[in-house]
Amino acid sequence: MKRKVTLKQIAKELDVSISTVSKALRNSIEISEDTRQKVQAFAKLYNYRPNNIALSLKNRKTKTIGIIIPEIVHHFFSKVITGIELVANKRGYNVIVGLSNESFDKEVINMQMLANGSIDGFILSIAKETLQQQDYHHFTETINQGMPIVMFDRVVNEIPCDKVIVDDVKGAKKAVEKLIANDCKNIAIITTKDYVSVGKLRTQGYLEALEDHKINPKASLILKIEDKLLSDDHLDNLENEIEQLFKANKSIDGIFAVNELYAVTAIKLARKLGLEIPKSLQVVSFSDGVLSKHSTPSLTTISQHGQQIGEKAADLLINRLELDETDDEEEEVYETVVIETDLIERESTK
Amino acid sequence: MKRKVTLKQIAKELDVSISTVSKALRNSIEISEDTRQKVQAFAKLYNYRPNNIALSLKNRKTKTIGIIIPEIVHHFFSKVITGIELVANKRGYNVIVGLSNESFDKEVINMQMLANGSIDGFILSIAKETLQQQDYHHFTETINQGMPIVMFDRVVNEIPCDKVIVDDVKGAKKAVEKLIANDCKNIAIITTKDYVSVGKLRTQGYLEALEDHKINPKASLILKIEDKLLSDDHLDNLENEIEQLFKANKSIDGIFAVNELYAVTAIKLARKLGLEIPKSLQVVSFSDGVLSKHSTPSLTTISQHGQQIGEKAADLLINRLELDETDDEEEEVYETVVIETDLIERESTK
DNA sequence: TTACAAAGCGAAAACGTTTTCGTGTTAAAA
DNA sequence: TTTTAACACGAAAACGTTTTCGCTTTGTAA
Repeated sequence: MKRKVTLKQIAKELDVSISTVSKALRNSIEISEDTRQKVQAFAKLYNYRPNNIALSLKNRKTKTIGIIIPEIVHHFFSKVITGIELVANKRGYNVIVGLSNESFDKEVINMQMLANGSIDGFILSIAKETLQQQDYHHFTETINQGMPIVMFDRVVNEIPCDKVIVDDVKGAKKAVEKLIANDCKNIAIITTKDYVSVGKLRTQGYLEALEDHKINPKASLILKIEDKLLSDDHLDNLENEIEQLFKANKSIDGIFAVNELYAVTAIKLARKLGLEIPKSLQVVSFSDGVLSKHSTPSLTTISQHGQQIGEKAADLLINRLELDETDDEEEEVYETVVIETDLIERESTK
Repeated sequence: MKRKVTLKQIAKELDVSISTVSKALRNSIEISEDTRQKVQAFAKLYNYRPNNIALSLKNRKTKTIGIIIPEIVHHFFSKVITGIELVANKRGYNVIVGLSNESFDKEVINMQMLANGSIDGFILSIAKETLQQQDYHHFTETINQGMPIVMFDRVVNEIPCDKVIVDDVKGAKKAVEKLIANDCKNIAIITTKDYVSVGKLRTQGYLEALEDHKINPKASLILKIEDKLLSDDHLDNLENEIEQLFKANKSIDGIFAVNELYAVTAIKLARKLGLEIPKSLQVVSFSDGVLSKHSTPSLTTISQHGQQIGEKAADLLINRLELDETDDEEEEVYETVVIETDLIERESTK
């Protein structure tokens, strides 16, 4: 077991100074062709690689991006990570992941663990608990210490940072308009409680679409689910609530669900109650995961392009990091990028 | 924008030495109660946190674990990460993620990026391309440099490291035995080509189960899919091959699929051909993802307990890291932990 | 009063780099 | 022969810690 070789060891071995070795390896013109070759050969032989930590300390930057997300077992978030990792690697950065598990405390702790020099900047999506408590001091503090943040999907406007979001309102409108165009007359929405920002926005899109087509929204067609972590209890509860919805509103012929799970659950119960998809009930869902594509019937969805969101977020962050390097203190101006959604038609609509 | 405060700044501000500040903060008895309080108050005021990178350099360990997995948009792998992150955080470690995207080159590059001091050890699952090429030099080199590796799920025996695997053979046997017990007479398997180790092992389990019950395996009932990354082309191809399988073997009444996707695709095509699930065709699948639970009919599966695998892998790695600290060179003896699978019965079997 | 121990603190090294600046040697120009 | 410039290299600082060791001051015992 040979430990990693350092400049110092090479220097001693070759009887030159550390500086000489360093310069030789970086092809400095200060070093004679002769010693340069000798050093490089030796370095290659012993498979020398500069120690990243030492470089980070010296350069005061780590070339590492911290990601904080609520959970990773989630198609959307893992797609985003894929996107982040893709451009991060391409631009010479690594990616370190922290999970908040939707908890405020874990979000704070994770950020503190990483903010002490381990990373150059954050890409994150806010935990539900944080959104509920509306306590954002850990974000502002991080930013005040000069560490840039890029938020995606679940964002809050008052934080000064770049943001990448999907146009939830517009996406929801697209979904509902599809149902309207397909002759649905009684369109229900299955959404989350309002404190989840995307749930609120999608509900808003639903209402706007109805309004645009002179349809009066009916409160009984709006089902807001308490969106706890997906325990089995929660699933039972979800099924009950949806079943009530159908039983209380026999005329429902269209459903807009704010996520896949709500959609497939609705379909399952609708079938149990004798409805045929898409003949007597059409369904459109937000979020474009594996369920949409592979369940039967496959779901017509509003695709969020998670990977693209990740790529954009990473580019924004790295751009800012590498811009900060050159000109120091200009007035910071932050960008909010909106990633357009697409309607992907599958079997759950006519 | 106040930069992060360092020991040096505190020292200057309070007109003491850096050493004094450091000791005061760590409650050394060398320091008088008086100055200790002064320093600690000042540090708290300015929200001092030791710089992680500097600590890493000094201690020659980073308290960070590197994970290399083929892809992250995958229920099993993200479950494993959840498990790793859980125990890593609990034990004071961070987690840095690299994706190989099933490519040998990306696997090597990612490992090199991280092995230069950024992390203390690896947890990884081998890329398909690497398995195919059987080139494992990057693993042995890493280990030779004194950096421990824990492999999970896709492992190779000849590498000296701890491993966490599921008993694929036994799991597959459980699945097939369930079908046999449910009176299936013609059980087909949909699996991957043999170079994917888990595919091979599950096929072996299928054969063993048949043999145990004196059933002669029929080559025509064994469908081996070329398991490229899931492009849409690949999906079409998958459907074709499965359709051929059904058409050529009308008597199939049981299917064992090595993953969810194969299972739901098979169900979809079986229905198209007029088969009823589970009445005339029963299906059991490996892997316990979101499709199994929420598609209709839900799938009877062999659950792999991804999170548990991650937790175990992290514990093994950290144990080894913290053991290396104390007694240096004893004979390394490596462990292979087998995580038992469970049969989870749902609607796709009687 | 002298000697000595304890208390309180600082200097410096170490982790592994990069880079600036200084210095000695050699060859070319005066 | 003397001056100068180019060349090749080394010393040292810096990044932010922790820790060992040594030094000064004070109080106490002889």
